[in-house]
Amino acid sequence: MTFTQVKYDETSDLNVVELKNNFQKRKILKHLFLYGAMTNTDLGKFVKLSTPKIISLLNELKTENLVEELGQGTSSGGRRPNLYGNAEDAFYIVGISINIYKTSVSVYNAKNQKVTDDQILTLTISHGTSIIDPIVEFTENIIREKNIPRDKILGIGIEMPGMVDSETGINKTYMVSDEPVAEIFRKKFGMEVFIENDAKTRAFAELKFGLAHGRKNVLAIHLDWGIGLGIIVNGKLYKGRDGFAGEFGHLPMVDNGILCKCGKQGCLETIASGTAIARMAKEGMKAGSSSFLPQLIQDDLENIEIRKVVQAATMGDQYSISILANVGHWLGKGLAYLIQIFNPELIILGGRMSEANQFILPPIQQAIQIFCIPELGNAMEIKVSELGSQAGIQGVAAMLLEHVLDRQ
Amino acid sequence: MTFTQVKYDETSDLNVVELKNNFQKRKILKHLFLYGAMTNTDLGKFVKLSTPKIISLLNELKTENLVEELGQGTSSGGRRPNLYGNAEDAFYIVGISINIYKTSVSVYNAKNQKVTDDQILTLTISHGTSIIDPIVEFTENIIREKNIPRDKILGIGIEMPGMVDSETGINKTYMVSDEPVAEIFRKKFGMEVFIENDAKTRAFAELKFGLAHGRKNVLAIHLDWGIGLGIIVNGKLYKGRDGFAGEFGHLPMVDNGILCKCGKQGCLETIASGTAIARMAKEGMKAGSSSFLPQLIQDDLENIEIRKVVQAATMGDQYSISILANVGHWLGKGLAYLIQIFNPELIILGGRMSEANQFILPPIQQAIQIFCIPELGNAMEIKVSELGSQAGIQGVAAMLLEHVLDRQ
DNA sequence: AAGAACTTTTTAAATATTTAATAAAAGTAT
DNA sequence: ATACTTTTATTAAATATTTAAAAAGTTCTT
Repeated sequence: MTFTQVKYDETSDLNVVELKNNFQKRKILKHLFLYGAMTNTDLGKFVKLSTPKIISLLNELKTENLVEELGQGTSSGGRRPNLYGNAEDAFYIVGISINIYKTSVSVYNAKNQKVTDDQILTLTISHGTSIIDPIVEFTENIIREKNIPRDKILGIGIEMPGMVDSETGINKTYMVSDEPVAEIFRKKFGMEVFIENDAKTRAFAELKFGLAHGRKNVLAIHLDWGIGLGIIVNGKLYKGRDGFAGEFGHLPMVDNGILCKCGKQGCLETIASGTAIARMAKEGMKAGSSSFLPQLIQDDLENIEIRKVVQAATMGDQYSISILANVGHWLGKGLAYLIQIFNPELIILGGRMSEANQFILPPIQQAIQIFCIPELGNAMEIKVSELGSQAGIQGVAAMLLEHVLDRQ
Repeated sequence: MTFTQVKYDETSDLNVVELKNNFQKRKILKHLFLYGAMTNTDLGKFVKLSTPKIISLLNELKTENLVEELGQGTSSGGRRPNLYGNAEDAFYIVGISINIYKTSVSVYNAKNQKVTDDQILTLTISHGTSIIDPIVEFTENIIREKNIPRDKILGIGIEMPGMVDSETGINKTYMVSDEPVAEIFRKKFGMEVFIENDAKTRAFAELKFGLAHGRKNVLAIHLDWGIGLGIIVNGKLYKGRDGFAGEFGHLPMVDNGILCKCGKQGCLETIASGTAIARMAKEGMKAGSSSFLPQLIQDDLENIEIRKVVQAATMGDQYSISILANVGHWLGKGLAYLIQIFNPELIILGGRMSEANQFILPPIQQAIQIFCIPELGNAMEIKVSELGSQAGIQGVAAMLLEHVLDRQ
C-alpha cells in the first residue's frame, strides 16, 4: 500500500518550510518548541543576539503566524517582559516508537504538546521489512483522523532498537533491506523521515527535557530486553563514526559465557538484560527454585517478563531477588568501565528494568566501589530517569526537529 | 628559589596580550600558529568571515608586527594569492614535558618552531613537590640563555602523568600539595601556566598535527610505563567532568589479578603496560626462561625496560616474544571495549611501547576480532603514531595557546 | 499616592560585515 | 603575442547588527 506524496501548496499561508534561509528564526522556533514560552532576554541567551534584533525577528515570526505573544511574565520590580511562544499550529512533528513487541505513534504540535491519544500497534519487529506497511498505514490513519495538515508536518521521527546509522538511514539489526529503511519510510510517507536508535533518542530526551538538561557529561543507560547506552559528551549526543557508538550490552564480561545473539560469548547482555532475567527466571523455575514466580505467570513460561520478576522480588521471593542482585552486580561492573573511561557527572538509568531499582541499585553501587578508582566513582551520581513512557518518542521528535531546522 | 614576577612593560610595542578584546584576530593568530602560512581564502574556512574583513584584520595584525606577508602561493590559472604567517617573534610558548624519570623543556616561537635545543633534566617524579623548584630553575635558565623576551611569552604548558584536572590545576597522583600544582608553578614563573595529563596532550597533538587531524572520532592510546587514553569525540578532546576521563589502564581485566598501584586488582595496567612488561621479564629471568635478556641488561634486573624486551624479541628470544604477544592480547581486549563504546574511525598507538609494534599489533587485531561486533571492529583502522618524541610537548604548547587565546 | 528604582521595549545613531562590482595579476588557448 | 579565462585583491555601496539613549511600564518605598 502506498500513499500519494503531497506537494506543498505554493499559494498557502507562510509555513515553517519557507524559513529555510533564515537560520536565526529557525533557531528561535526550535528553542520555543523545546523549552516553551520565553522572554526576549531568555532567547538572547541561546541565540546570542541583541534585544532589538530578537524583537524584530519575533515580529516577523508573528506576522507569519508562527509565533504568538502570550501575555507577560513576572518581574522583580520593573516592567514585565512579554512572553513569546510558538503558535500551536506553526508546525507538527510525528514521532514513532518501534519496540520489540509494539509500536506507538504520537503527533506533537509546535508547542511540543501531544495532540493524539495513546496509539499503540502490536507488532513484533523482525529482520525483514514486513512491519513497515502496517506502521505507515496506522500512522497515516492517525494523521487523517486528527486532521493534521500535511504541509505543516516537519517530518517523521522514528526510534527503534538495533544498530542504526541515522546519516544513511540504515538499521543493521532490524528491518534490513537493500534500500535504507529510512528511505523506504520516506517514500511511503512522502515526507522527511529521521530514524535513530532507541537508547540514543532517550538520552537525547534526557538532555533536552530530563535529568541531563544543562549537564555536559552524562551516560544514559536504557535497560530493556537489551541494554543500550546513550552518551552525552561536551553537552552533545555522541554517535561515533557510523552512529553505532554505545554498544554497551556487548562488552565481553564472562569468559566462555553464554552465546549472545551477536555471535559472541559472555556479553553483558547475556547476564544483565531483560532477556537474561527472563532466562534466569525460567532456569530457576525449572529447577524449582522460585516459590512465587510460577503463580504470577500462571505457570506459562512464555509470560515471564521483567515486571513479573520484580513483582515476585517485592513479595519476598528469594530467587527473584538473587536474580536481580546478580544483574545489578554485572551492570555495576559494566558501569565501572564506563565511569573510568568517561568520568561522567551523572548516570541515568531508564527503561523497563529501572522499575527494579530497589533491588539492582545497591549491588550496582557496590560493584562500582569495587571496580572503580574512588576519585571517579565518588564524583558521580546515579539517578533513575524521571521521564515517563513517552521519553523515546519525545526524544526522537526533538531529534527530527533539530535535523530539519539545523541543517544548512 | 623564587623568581621575581615580571610585569608587562606598558610602554612596549604592541603585543599579543593586547588582543584580548579581539577574538577574530586571536583566532587568526591561532590558526597561523597551528597550521602555518595561509592565504586569505584558507583562513576564511576557519574564521568564517568575508575576504574584505579578513584582509582588514590581517592588515591590522601586520601593522602590529604580529603577522607578516610571506610572498605568494600557487594558483591554478589566476592571480596568485598572498601568503600570511605569524611573525616569528609575535609571541613565544614554553612547553615542559614531565615524565616519570626525566623532564624536558622546549620553547616555541609564533611559527611553532622550536627555538631551543633538546633540554633534558633527569628527575624522578614523586608524590611530593620536590621536583618543582629544579624544573623552574632549569626553565628560567633556558629562557634567559636564549634571550626570550618575557613579555612575549604567552605562558607555560606542562604535560605530566597522573590524574590531572587542568581546570583547577591539580594533579591527584603526583606533585600533590595543598595548593594546586599549576598555581605553584604560576607563582614561581610569574606567568600563565597550564597543566594537562600526558595522554591527553598527545591526543591533542595527534588532532592538530598528527594522524587525527581533520578526523572526528579518534582514540589515542599512550603506551608507556602506564597506559593512557586520549579521547577525541566530535572533533574535540574529551576530558570528562573533572578532567579524569580516559582511565583506560585501570579497567578491571583479570579477576583477583595482580595488585595495581591504584589499589585495585587485575587492572589492564598490571598486565599490559611497560611496568607489566618489566615485571614479566624479571619473573621470566628468575625462572630462567629467557636466553637473550640477561645479556642485554648486563644481568642487572634494574636495567629492564620495554626497549630491551623488544630488542630481545627482535633477536628471536621466545620468552620476550611471548610476553609481548600476551600484552598485545590484553590490549586488544581492552581496545575491543573501547571500540564498542566509541565506534571510532581510528585508533592511534603512541608512546614508548609502540616500538614493539610488530610483536603486539597482530595479537591486538586478533583480540579485536574475537571480542568485537564485526561491524564495529572492521569499520576502524589502527595506526602507529607518526609524531616523534616531541609529540607531548608540542601538544601541551598548542593546548596552552588555545587556553590563552580562546578565553573570553 | 507620589516618586524612586528597576526592568523591558522602542527608537535612532553608530558600527560591523557582507555583497557586488571593479581592478589586478596570473595562467591558458588561439 | 593577444585575447580569454581564472583567481585574487580592492573598493564602494548595501545590509545587518549592536550600542546607547529615551520611553514605557511595574514594583517598591515612604
